[in-house]
Amino acid sequence: MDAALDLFVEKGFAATKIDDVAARAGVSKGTLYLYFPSKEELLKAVIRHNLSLTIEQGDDVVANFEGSTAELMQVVAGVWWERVGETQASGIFKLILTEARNFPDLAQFYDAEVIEPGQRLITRLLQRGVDRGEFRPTLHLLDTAHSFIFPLLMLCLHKHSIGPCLVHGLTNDPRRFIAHHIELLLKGVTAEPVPAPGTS
Amino acid sequence: MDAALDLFVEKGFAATKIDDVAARAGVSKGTLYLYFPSKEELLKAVIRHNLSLTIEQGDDVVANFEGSTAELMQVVAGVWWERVGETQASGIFKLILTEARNFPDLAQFYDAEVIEPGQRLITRLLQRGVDRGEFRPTLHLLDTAHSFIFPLLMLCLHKHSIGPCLVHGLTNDPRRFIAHHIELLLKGVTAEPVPAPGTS
Amino acid sequence: MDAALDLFVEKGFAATKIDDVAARAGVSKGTLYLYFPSKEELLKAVIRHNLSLTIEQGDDVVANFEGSTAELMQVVAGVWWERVGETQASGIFKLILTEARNFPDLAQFYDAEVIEPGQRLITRLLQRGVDRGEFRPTLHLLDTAHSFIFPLLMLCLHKHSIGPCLVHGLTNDPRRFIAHHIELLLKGVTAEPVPAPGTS
Amino acid sequence: MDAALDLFVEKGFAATKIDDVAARAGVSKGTLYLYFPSKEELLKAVIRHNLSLTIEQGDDVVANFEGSTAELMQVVAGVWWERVGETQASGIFKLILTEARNFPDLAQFYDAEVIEPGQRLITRLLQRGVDRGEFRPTLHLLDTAHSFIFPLLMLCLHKHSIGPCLVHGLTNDPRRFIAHHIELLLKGVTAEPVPAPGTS
DNA sequence: GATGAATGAGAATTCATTCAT
DNA sequence: GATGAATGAATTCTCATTCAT
Repeated sequence: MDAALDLFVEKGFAATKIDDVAARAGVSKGTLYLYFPSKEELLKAVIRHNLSLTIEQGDDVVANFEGSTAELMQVVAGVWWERVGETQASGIFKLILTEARNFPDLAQFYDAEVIEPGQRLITRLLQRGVDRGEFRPTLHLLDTAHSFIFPLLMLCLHKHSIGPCLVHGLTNDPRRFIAHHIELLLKGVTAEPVPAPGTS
Repeated sequence: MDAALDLFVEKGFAATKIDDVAARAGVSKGTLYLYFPSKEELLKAVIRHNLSLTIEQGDDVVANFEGSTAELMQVVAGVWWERVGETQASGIFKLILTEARNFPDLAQFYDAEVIEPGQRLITRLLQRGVDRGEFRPTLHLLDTAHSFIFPLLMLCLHKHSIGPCLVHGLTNDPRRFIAHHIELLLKGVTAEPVPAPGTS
Repeated sequence: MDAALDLFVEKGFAATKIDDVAARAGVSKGTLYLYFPSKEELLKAVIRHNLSLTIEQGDDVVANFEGSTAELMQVVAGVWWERVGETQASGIFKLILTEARNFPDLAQFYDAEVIEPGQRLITRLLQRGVDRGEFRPTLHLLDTAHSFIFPLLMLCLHKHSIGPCLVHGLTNDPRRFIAHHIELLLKGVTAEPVPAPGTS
Repeated sequence: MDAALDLFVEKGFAATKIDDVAARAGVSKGTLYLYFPSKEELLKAVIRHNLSLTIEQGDDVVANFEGSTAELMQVVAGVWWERVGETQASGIFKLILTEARNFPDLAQFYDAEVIEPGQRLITRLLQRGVDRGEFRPTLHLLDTAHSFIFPLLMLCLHKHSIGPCLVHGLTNDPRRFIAHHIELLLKGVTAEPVPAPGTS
């Protein structure tokens, strides 16, 4: 399944040959069919497997955190990047994106198992900030959640598509970008409102 | 080429059959080969065609703008969404993302023709804001540019992948999300710095 | 379809390779798939084609016959052998027999299109004989029909199975056998009752 | 071997999977290869086994029979149907018929072990009838034998091919058909020559 | 210029056979 | 003896590409 994930992510489902998956996995084509009844089922298994891994991350980090919500968001993003973004599993996002329309049930599954829980996690985080008076109460929670998440996902997508093709990646330091992105969202871009002592 | 774009975006390059492109275009398969020597060349033509369209947007909007940079960013994003995000051309991002690793020269081309100019445009915008004292001078320009752009791209990607498969899309109003996203980056999330009368 | 019939009859459906059919037909494999969507559909087309040919024989011969029913039966059998038994179409019986259980709808089709009409034809013939006082009225019409028909079918089956494998076929002269078989059924085996009152 | 016989008869040799044979026999695939070196050898073993069973029937019944030859033929047919036609062994005829051309040595074997002895048996029976003045001396012995045997074989073939696919079989009572068939051959179809001196 | 029938290389899938346990 | 996981050759089916009309 690791071999399949790699190749599906790199080449796309249709362009990946079963022989290549088998070869990379170090088994014969026949063996693959011993465990997965078809190429399509292999895809589904790969996705199910990787999503279940992905999902388990998250909630425990949040539960007992003590510090400010700003710190918490940095921590959550950092942990996610470490456990997902930097691993092979980061490819799953490209795979889903690529194959969603060809296998709509995958999209359903991904929505239920990743998008929904993910949105809920971030939304709760934001709510925590609002409740504690750290964040503006006028925030649109869902939109804000997307502003947080989307760039992180783009990092994963980029890593598995254009990234490897370019000599100088678009960001030479993803961790720095993530920290900066979150800080940016928290503080905003605009210059300090003049004489006010300081905010962050 | 419109037919090809649609299908390439929907199914991916490998999973798209020349017959289907021909059928959707209302011509025969032979006719397609009259104009494009191979499926791969068709792909490249489709991408070149749509990128050249994409790129022309932009710089003219910026050049003579008079208002605040915050306003300018809202305008740029709005125009871009209107001319790219809402049109068929929005699919090109998914296509590039999907096929970049299979056709590395496409990635090069896209980098040179879209990424670089795009980054330059936004970077200049941000610099304008800094120069005019509107934005913090401590901003990392490139990272900030990415924070602005990535969610817009995700909107396009989503629209052509998981979006059509879900009953309730992740955002029912992309324009509102875009406005909110840019406002968010500008103002930041954090609560008003105490008694200060207003910030925005 | 002739090529397919030959090979299906000779080797059986499962043991026949599409490549071989194509080669014998003098076209490429691809061309075959241009006209028949799958091997199974090719089988069905072959059978439908040959059955429609088979069925058209028959009734016209019977309609306006003037002579004795005994003569008529000889004529019917002779014509059938000439038009079916001696042609390539004779193989269809082996094919049906072989594949009926794998493709039950074929069996249905064959029953409706061949068995039923065939039985009706022969039954009517026998009835004609009874009506004209030529045949015993105590005959079981359907059983008798089968006694007539079965050996002719066996001739076809044999011709396409064991026949070609034996140096001396089981019958060196099918026409003579058919004539003899029908005469036998008509007259019976038992010695002339000469002066004796009755035998049965 | 029973499992193999069943499946070979039902599906044909090529369409039968070794896995299925093993599964039905309740052993593993490997075990099958412990006893039969290849699928083909399994086929041959199945056929040899069942033919040897088939052949042993017969001669002893005939040897010491005392009654009329007409009665004897009914007895022979009845016993054969009971011991072969009604058992699983009846499938062997379909199997031979189906596979003869793919395995010509099977055909040879079958000819030597079944056809020849069978023909000889019936021929001797008919000769007995002629010798005893029961049957016409003008009979063509071999043709007549075939007229006797073929319909019985067709019954077996039908039972394992089209029969199971039809709701109303072609004959709801095989024993009655057999009795009728033999009676028919003995007496003939034609009406009693009443008092008339002769008919032939 | 346009067509669509024909091609055949290539990919997914099957299944008889092997062999380490 | 028995097993069943592993194999890969063989087979069905697909589809980009060609070319005569």
